[in-house]
Amino acid sequence: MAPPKNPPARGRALTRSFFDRSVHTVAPDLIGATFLVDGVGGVIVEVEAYHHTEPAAHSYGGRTPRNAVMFGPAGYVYVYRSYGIHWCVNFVCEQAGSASAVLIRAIEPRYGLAAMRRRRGLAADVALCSGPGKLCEALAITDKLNGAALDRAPIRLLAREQEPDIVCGVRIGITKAAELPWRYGLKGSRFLSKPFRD
DNA sequence: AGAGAGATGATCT
DNA sequence: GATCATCTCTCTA
Repeated sequence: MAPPKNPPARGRALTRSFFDRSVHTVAPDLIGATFLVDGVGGVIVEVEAYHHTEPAAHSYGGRTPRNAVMFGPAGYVYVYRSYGIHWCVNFVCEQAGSASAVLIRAIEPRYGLAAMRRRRGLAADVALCSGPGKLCEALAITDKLNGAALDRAPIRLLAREQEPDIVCGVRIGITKAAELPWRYGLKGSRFLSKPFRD
């Protein structure tokens, strides 16, 4: 028997103007949105905000070849290599030059589950996209996607259709400015990279 | 459940 | 030469 087909992703596509706002507004607004690359992906359940005025941001020290996309206009993807092994994906926010971005940290897998399981070498759906490096592997995101527009193929980004319950906490996995409460998550989600502490 | 270590490479000092 | 917005494995409990 054939595996069940995924239902089509629904929702209004987010335009670039969605991202042309404060990173602290965009970050929580992304919780519940659907993020797909070549039709594979799911619902964003965890993000973190980064801004160049704060030392954990890659843009903190000014523009370099690596972070150049962060200094461009909002609505584009910034991809970087993490620990020499993983890729991590960000959405650039605010006006060009503000060098702020939202790190996508976890997704609830919904579309293209077979592809994600194959790429991750895993059967447990709960661990497919529960971390920034994991979700890039599951969605096949590499530096080839660096600078890609969020409103064009192969990316699809669909607005949430219901207002989610959002939790907030300190950012994790960083050593600088680790006390800033700029991590946002979908309350009660099983697909987070780590639970939120209250 | 939590701690520790190794993998692995671009970027920065 | 050290750092790093990570992941997976192994060890101890």
